Amino acid sequence: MARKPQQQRSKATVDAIIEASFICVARDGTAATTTRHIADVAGISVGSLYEYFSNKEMIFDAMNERFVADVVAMLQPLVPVIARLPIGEAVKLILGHFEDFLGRNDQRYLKCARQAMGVDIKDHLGPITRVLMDIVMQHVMHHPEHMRLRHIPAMSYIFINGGIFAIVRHLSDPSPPISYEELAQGLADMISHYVAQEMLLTAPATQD
Amino acid sequence: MARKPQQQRSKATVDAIIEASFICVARDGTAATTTRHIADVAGISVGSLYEYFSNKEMIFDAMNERFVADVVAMLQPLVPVIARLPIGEAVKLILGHFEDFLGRNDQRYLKCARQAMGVDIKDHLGPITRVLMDIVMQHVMHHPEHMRLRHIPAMSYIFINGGIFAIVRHLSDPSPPISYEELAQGLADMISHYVAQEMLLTAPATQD
Amino acid sequence: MARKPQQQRSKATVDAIIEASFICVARDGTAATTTRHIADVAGISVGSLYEYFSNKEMIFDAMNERFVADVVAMLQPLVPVIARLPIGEAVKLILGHFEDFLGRNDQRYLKCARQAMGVDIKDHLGPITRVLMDIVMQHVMHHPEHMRLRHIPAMSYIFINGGIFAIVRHLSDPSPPISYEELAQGLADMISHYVAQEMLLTAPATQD
Amino acid sequence: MARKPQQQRSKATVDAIIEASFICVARDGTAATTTRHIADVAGISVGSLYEYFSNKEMIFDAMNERFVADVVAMLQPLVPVIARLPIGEAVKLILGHFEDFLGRNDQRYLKCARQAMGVDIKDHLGPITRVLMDIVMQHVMHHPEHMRLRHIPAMSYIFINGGIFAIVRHLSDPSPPISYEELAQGLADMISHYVAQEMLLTAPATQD
DNA sequence: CATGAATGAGTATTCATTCAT
DNA sequence: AATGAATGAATACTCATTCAT
Repeated sequence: MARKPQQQRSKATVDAIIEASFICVARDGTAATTTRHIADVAGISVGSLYEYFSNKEMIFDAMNERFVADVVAMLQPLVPVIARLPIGEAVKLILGHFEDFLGRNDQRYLKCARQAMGVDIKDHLGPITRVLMDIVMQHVMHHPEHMRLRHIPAMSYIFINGGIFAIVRHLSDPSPPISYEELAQGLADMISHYVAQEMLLTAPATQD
Repeated sequence: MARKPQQQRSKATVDAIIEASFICVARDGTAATTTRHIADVAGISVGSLYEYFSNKEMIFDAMNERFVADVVAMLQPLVPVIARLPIGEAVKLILGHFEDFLGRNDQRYLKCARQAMGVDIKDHLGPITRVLMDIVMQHVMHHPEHMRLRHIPAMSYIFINGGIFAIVRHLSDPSPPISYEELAQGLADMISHYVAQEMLLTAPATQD
Repeated sequence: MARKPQQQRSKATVDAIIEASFICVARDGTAATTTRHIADVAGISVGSLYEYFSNKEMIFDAMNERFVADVVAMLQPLVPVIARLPIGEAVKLILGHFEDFLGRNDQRYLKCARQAMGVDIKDHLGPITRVLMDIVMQHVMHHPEHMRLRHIPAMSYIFINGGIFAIVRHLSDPSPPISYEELAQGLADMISHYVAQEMLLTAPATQD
Repeated sequence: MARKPQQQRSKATVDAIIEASFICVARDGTAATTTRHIADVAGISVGSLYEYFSNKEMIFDAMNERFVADVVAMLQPLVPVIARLPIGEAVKLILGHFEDFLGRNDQRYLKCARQAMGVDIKDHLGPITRVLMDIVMQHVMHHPEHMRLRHIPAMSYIFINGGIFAIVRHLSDPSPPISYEELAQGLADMISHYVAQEMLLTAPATQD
């Protein structure tokens, strides 16, 4: 079963299946997405589905892999830029890119992210979390004074997870109580105020 | 068909069904929970299930309602206490209660919360968000100097949503990168540093 | 799944399913018999099938059990009679009953026996073999002079297995080269000649 | 579509397919053997399979044909030898060769024989039965005194069919109640005793 | 009110067969 | 001739829902 594609045509079919999977999951959710739906949307037969994926689970896995890869591909090139920005600006830049990214293709990624959130909280978001952690590290390295900050791992954990969820929830909300702009500014303020305060508290007593 | 329970026995049966629903969802997840499972665990027949709930969806709705009511019932009595605490203490107090609450009955609430997260991000968490907003308001009212804080709605939104998700994710993670204690302290620091910094920035120019 | 019938109606349904299974297997063979066929013939829905049998295999098992029980029920009452007959007569009596039995219900049992033969040669025929072995033993006990016979286990094995197959093959053959009467007489002769010869060879040397 | 092989390469491919068919059927049984399996084992593509055989059934038919031909090829050269042996020796010689033959290639032939037994009792075993009948005839011709035997067709039918099945069942049984040696000796005794007794009963009254 | 037997549309998956390359 | 991708009907099995008792 599920053999590796050996021809160009095969590769295209695999892509069509993953694409269809995105569309179906975005439209109906994971639970209501059937192999027949995917096959129909992909414009192929059910049988062909199983030429390339040994079962439905594998299709979703491939989709999640693609999702994660796309997020990473979006973030990766930003790393050097972000690392050099003031922290508030860095946050807003990332958030701007996220808004754009999650809105693509009729919010396909946003809807899939929501599906992934409830189930395998860790597994699928893992690589993304790693890139974000990397961004944090790079940023600290470009701002040596921040090395003084305490609890960087905990604060990163909170900020990354909390931030992602706040964004996803906000973008999913048809009538959010605040604007995305306010959300972005709020997150930027939250982190930059925190840093500022930490710097203050941990400042060497050279004042007197 | 589904009628409102009007007798004691009915009420007890409805409770048994909701209880069974909690148990099944915590054990197998929403997708794998069948009406038969619920009926078996509740100790009644499938037929009786439909005497009280017109369909499966309604059972889950009732369960979520109960979940939300329980969270609110847990938080409500804390409001006056929290309102009077310094903000960092307030956060840690709430987090302590959440940890206990989500761990009850073999993490029943935690597991259900995860199920609810991906699907109906808004609908079910709504009332909880409202109580938390209320806590924020009460706190501000007991700390009038905080009225000076800008963007309270945005910051509350971020903190409440981000905080809830960070907690749920952390408690669901079998090997979290930080301890719950660190998470709680981090969230407390995050908010209190933010407030401190805001107070600083918005301080009236009494310096000269 | 597959719960035990608790009402009269249930018992009747279980019987209908086994009956339908016999009909389908006799008509199409095991491999071509589908759960839908069985359900249709039984006059019930597929769903009901699985109320009583956890899977297709279980239906076939029940059918085989019934088959074996029916053969045993046919043979059992004959045991005391057979045990007292001369061996040739005993064989012919059994063969007569087998012919009748296998021909019942449009050769239902014959066709099922053929299916069982290729697959689980041992498992399903086991109990039948045991009854036949018992008949042999009873016969010997009523004919003490036969205790002198050597190799009774081997000869029983050969005769029982060979005999059953010869019968099944013959009855399944639309144009057999010999008549059933000849087959029966042949088997009777085969065994009685063997016994006679053995008695001769093992006779105490009273000749001189 | 299916054409007769007309070239060497074709012949080799056909052989490879039949060989693969044997391997698959012996390993998984007829029901679980798929065209893909056969093609894989044969080292060709499914498409090529249909170049040589119009459908799966034809492959199995060819396999059975080959099986029968192999049995016949095994028996044929023995005929002149067997015809000259005393009947008991003849039987044991044949049984010895059968044991060896059915055990070849990890019991390939034995397993296929079992598959064939339940389904097409007549069709495939026919030619084999004919050779065995021929052996009987040749034997009688070399032992003219046996012409006196009555019911030769019936007895041959019984002995051949019963014997084959007894052998197949015995060799398929992981823990048979008697040894193959005992089985062979038993069959030899059965027939030679029968013959001896018949000779006795039909002896011309030369006593006086 | 309670029961649990019955339903049947729906689901994932398989596999013999075809056909464009 | 050979390939292997594509097909889609068919299969075993599930489960929310109904209804006769």
